[in-house]
Amino acid sequence: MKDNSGERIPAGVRRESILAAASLVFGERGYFGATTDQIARAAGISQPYVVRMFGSKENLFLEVLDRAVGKLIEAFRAVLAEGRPADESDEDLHSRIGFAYVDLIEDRGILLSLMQAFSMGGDAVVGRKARHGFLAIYRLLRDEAGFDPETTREFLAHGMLLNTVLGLRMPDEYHTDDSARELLQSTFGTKMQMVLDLAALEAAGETPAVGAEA
Amino acid sequence: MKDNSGERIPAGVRRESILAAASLVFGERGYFGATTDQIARAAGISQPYVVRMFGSKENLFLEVLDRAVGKLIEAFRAVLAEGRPADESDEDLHSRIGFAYVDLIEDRGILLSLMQAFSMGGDAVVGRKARHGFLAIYRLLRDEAGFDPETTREFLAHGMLLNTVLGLRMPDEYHTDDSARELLQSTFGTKMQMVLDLAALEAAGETPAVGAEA
DNA sequence: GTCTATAGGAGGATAGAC
DNA sequence: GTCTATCCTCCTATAGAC
Repeated sequence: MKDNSGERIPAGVRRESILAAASLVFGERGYFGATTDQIARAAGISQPYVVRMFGSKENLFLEVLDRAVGKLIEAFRAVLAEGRPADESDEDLHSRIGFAYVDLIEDRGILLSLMQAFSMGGDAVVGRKARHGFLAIYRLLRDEAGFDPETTREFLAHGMLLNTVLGLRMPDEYHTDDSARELLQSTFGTKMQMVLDLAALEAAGETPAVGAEA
Repeated sequence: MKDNSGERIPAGVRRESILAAASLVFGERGYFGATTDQIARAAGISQPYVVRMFGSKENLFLEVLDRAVGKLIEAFRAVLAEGRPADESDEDLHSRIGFAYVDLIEDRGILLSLMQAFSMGGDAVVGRKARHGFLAIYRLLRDEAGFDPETTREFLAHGMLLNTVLGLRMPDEYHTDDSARELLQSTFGTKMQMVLDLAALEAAGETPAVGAEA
C-alpha cells in the first residue's frame, strides 16, 4: 500500500504512527510472530524504515511496551483525578477503574501487546521491562488508588482473565457456544455488547488489518 | 548433546519425551520463538527427527496443547474423585482445586505453554483449539465441580493471574522488590515457598535448559 | 528409529540513492 | 525522511543412508 505520495512527515508523528501500528501487530502475533514487514505495511511505509527509525525490532517492542503501560497508567490516573464522591464505596471505585480498563480495549493493541509482553519473562531484556511495568501498575493500585493487597490481587486477576479471553478471541465463539456466552457475560458484564461489537468490526476487517494487503 | 549411544527407543516413549521437551521450550519462548532445533536438543535427538515424528511444528504444538489441557483436566478430576467430606464448604472445594492448579507448576511446561496458546486466538488453527481447551476447563468447573458462573469466573481469573505472574518470572524479583514480594504472597499464599524454590532451581539451570547447550 | 546433509524460504538489518 | 536493493542468518522441512 505504501503512502499515496512521497509525502514527508515529521519524525515525531511518524514515530507515533509506527508505534500504533506495531502495537496492533505485536498484539496480534506476539513478538516473534510479528515481522517488521507486517508492521511497516500496517504503518504504510517500507520495512527498512521501521528498523531504521527504532534501531531494531527488539527496541521497537520495548517502546510499544512502554507506551502500553503508559496509556494504562494514564487511564487509571484519569479516573482517580475525577475525584471520589463523598459517599463512594471502595466497591464503586474498584468498578470505575475496572471500566476504565475495559475501555482500553477500544485500542486493541494495548491490552494484547501487554499480554504478549507478560509471557516473555524468560527474555532477559523484555522480561525485565515487563515485570517492572506490571509492578508499576500494582503500585498505582496500592498506593494511588488505595487498594489493599487482597483487592489489588482480585482486580489484577480479573484483568488477566479479561486479557486471556480477548487473546483467545473468545467473542468469536459467542454465537456458537453456550459456555462461551456465559463466560463472556460474567467477564464483561454490562460492557459485553461493546466487546462483541468490536470483535464483529474486527472480523469484518475494519481494523488496520495485519494480514490483509494489496 | 544427542543421546549417548545410538539407542533405539520405542516410538511411543520417544513421542512422550519429545512432547515433554516441547512443552518446556514452547512454554519458555512461545510458538514462534521456539525452534524445532531447541526442542530436539532438549529431547536429546536430532531436529529432523522431531519434525518427522509430528509432521510439522504446528502439529507438535497442537499436541502439546492437547496434552496440557488433558493434564489439567486430569488433575481437577483427581481432586473431585477424592470425594467431598460431608461437611466441606464450597470454599473448601474451591481451594482444594486451586491447590491442584498450583501444583501443576511443578511441570513448568504445562501452565506456560497453555498461556502461550491462550495468546494465539488470532491463529485460525491454534486459536480454535485453544478456545475449545479453555471452554472444556470452564465446563468442568461448572458441571463437574458444580461452581456457579461467578465462582467459576473468580477461579479462572485467579488462575490467569497465576499464569501471568509465572510467565513474567516474577519470583526472580522476590528479593529485589517489596511490591513483587507482596504480590507473590497474595497470589500464591501458602504455596509461595514452593514457587520460589522452583524458580531458584530453574535459575540455577537444573531444568532441561532451553538455551544452554554444549 | 534415527541421523547427516541440504534445499528453500523468510526475515532483520545494512548500504546507499534520492 | 524515505525508498530500493540486497546480504546473511536462521529455520522448517525433505531426501536418503544406516
